[in-house]
Amino acid sequence: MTERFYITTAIDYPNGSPHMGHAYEKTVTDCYARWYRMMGREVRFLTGTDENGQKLMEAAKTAGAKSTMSYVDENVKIFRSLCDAEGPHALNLSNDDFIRTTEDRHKATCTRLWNLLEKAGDIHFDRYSGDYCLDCEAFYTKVQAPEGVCPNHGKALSKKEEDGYFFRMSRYEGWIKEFLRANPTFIVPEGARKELLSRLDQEPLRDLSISRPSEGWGIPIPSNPKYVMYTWFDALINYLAAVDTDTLRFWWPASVHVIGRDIAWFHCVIWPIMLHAAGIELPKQVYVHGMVLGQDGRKMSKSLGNGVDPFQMLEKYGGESFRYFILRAISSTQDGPFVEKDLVARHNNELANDYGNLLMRVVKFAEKKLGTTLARGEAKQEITFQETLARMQEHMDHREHHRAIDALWEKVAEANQYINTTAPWSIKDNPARLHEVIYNALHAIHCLGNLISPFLPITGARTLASLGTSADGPAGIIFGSQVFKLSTPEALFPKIETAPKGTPA
RNA sequence: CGCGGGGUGGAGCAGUCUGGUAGCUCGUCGGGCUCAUAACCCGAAGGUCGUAGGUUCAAAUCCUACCCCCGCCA
Repeated sequence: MTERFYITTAIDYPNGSPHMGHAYEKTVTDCYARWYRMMGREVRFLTGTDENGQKLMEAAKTAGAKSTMSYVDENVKIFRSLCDAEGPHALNLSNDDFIRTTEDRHKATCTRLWNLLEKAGDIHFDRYSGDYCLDCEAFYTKVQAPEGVCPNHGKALSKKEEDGYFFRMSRYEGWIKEFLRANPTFIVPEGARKELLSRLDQEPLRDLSISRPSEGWGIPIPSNPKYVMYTWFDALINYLAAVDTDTLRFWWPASVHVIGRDIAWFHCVIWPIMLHAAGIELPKQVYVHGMVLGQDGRKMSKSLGNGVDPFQMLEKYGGESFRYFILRAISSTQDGPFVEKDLVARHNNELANDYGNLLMRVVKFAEKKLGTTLARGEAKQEITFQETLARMQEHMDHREHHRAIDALWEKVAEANQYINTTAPWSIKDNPARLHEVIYNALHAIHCLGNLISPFLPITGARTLASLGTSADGPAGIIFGSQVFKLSTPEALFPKIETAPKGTPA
């Protein structure tokens, strides 16, 4: 039996159009899903939308929508288009499922989990009084807001008393600390883990408000429909809900939740406690990726005006170059800026010159000198990929996809070097050697096409298509089994003209 | 205030855990090749590794203090 791999993105809040962070996280998650699929694992990849927030009601009203549902439906279409669409200007995600938290399946699992927690004695009804921010609809502690001012809005907090349901998280403080210490790879990278542990040591875990008075939008509390579940509470449950049927249950527990730093606390502390309290298996890992920053190196924000629209980038440069930039130029565990001119530079230098041109120079030359069909014959192997594959695997296992691509690019360089060194155009009287060199070069490209596929699926497919071979993953690196049936490719990455200085783009 | 991350040739980064000739990409300069998307390959110039101390035979790497930048619970 192959080991299953269930990977998820965070679910997105559809109160607008997807932004760069959404595109980034989905692309990152996709490359892992595709990688492990290629390596022979059974993979399930889930993404979706978080639709129960009361703020969505307001957003719908502000937008003048007919109803909250119709407003959400419209926005979700845009989010889906980022995932479902295929083609040169799409992200080409390979998600197996897309969950919406307004779906019945999600509500059913939320209800089930609520009841389990209630039965365990971890949910109680209480009156709460504290400092409240009207804009956030949230209470703040003295630690979070020592000045009595909302850390998000900068406005004075007001005293507020409210009835509601509470999750008795405090009971599990000792357990979660022990769990996180005993499982050093539960949170990657190390920095994120340290930050959470230090926060756990700093302030005691308090019980959490997990309900809101119902205004007709949200998931009703089973025993008291005057209240609905607090959004963050139900949102986490989507990962379980998506496989919470008799035919899919075997997928749980999830292998990796891919998330951003901003929601690490929810995923690394609250979510494990919820599951543990309910007696459900925990996910294996939470991978906290970095944030995509504006090109000034600061967090993208409306007020700074340094935001970049992913759809616009996709339209302009295509999905493959976009994926390449995002996966290679931004370190997998650190924040990194999205710099458009760097994307163009990498497209031209690395994709067009290094990779695309490699394919072109070899295929055209081979067709000209040796015809379109080539079998191994007597050729001996001169470029090997075993070590590269092993290194890539290690990097991927450590959630360092950018290093995996680096390792692959060393082979792109080696292949170019190989051709310069062997100089097949100058081999005049030795047809066996000529054949050997070309066969080696083609095989190297075949390996590259395979190994690049998880990151650049269309490029991988087009590479193999022009070789007349098919994707065979790690098996493809075995030398000699391929028979190449060549066809001249279109340029994989036409150069992007950079505007001469002084000319507007 | 506190916590976390960062400060390395012109630009962007790796190396720091496990001290020991400072590495990569882009850019610049010179050479080679001509198969290829004017692409590819080789070589060179260019760095007091934020500052000041300390440990050590030896520090970008360990210790101390300080300065600057970024982020911090939807």
